[in-house]
Amino acid sequence: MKVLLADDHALFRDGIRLVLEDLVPEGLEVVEACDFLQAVAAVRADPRIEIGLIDLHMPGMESFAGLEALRRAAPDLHLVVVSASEDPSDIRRALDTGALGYIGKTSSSNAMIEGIRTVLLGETFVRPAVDLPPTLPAPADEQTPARLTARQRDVLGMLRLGKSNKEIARDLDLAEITVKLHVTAILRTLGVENRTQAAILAAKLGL
Amino acid sequence: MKVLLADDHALFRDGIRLVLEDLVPEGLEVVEACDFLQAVAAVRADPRIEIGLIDLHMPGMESFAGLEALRRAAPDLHLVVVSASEDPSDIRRALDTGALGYIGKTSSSNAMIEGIRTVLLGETFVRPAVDLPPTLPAPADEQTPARLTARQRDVLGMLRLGKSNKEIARDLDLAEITVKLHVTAILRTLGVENRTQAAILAAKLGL
DNA sequence: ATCGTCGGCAAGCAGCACTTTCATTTTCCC
DNA sequence: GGGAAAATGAAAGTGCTGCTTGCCGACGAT
Repeated sequence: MKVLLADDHALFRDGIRLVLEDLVPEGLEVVEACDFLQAVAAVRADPRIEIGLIDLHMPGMESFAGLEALRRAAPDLHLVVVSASEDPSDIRRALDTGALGYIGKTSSSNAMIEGIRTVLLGETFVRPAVDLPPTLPAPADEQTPARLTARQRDVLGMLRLGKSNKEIARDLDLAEITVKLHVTAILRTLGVENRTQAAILAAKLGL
Repeated sequence: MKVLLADDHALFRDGIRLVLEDLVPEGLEVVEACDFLQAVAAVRADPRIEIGLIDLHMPGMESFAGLEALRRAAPDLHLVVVSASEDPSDIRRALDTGALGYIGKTSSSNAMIEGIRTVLLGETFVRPAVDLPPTLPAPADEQTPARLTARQRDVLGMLRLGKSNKEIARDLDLAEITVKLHVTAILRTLGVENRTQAAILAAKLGL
């Protein structure tokens, strides 16, 4: 079994190499890469690499673009993301980008090995086993969710200031019930769980 | 040699334990902890622990407060920070907080072993070897409202991610009631009306 | 020993947030 | 004209938020 291990942290790579050598009985070969460019070069140079354990956050390329590049360079590679992030949206996005597996770094070594085996069987493996948001649609506009209506944007503009539904209703001359409905639609569109997350996201995206 | 290894990433701990067992000839004993509280408990339970390899960013306690707590719990412990961050100001601050060593995770295993040996001799060891800013004066916290307690800052750090009280309680291992009380205190201290405003303010202030 | 601060837990309650369902009206496009 | 989307409103229900009050223990300073 030929494994690509891609992580910019040499300490982590050294450690995981030893873990793999410890837990994989035989026939193991580990190829290392410290960034996405090296990882892509490695899989191009050696198509026998069966599985990639890829950190999400490495220098030189944005995480999901790097994943995409890997997938394109080696369509048959079993991609497993190994990441410090356990954010369900990261997990969702990694799977949508083509990863067959996602292993949070708080997982145990045995979980990782189990994940490798599962993924090599062609099945999906995710740790932590969280409820994932639905598959994100292809983003029409990466900065602004295109599907917010004009009125929703009005409401979001006030929500991001931390105003309550009642205050928003008064300021926009609406019934509070209507504001609630807009907020529900906004949360769904933005893929967040509550107004606080929506406010933070809106601030980030400059909405 | 008894080593405390504190990192919330089990994969990293497993790997580094194997690295240590591989490179330290004999007499090695490794104690693991997944967060600062466990780390403090470990050094209290076993004063023979000579050196701690401590990740900066672990859940449950702010990084430097956690370092401070460790230093107070075990004044003779040789503290070595092992962190993904290679930011000179983090390095500076760790040293100012009492760490004798700082090892970035991109360092090699051999560099880490060298660091351990250096620190056990009482000398400072820093990788990457960067120019450090001068020692920071006692924190004036011009950006941070001075009256937030350490625990309130923990809670605020999670609240600003849009987490619910229940989630915060679970993540910090508290009763939800306790989280509510912290949130109430936070809102009063920050002079805001609701958690959304607090989250926005915290993001702005980089809390 | 006392006091102040901090952290933790609990109960109770009012009000808010969010979801779901139903409905109507308006506007725009085919 | 018909259909779809958007805007608006109502109601019911569940769960969350925030506040108030009370209690306890630990720790450090006086």
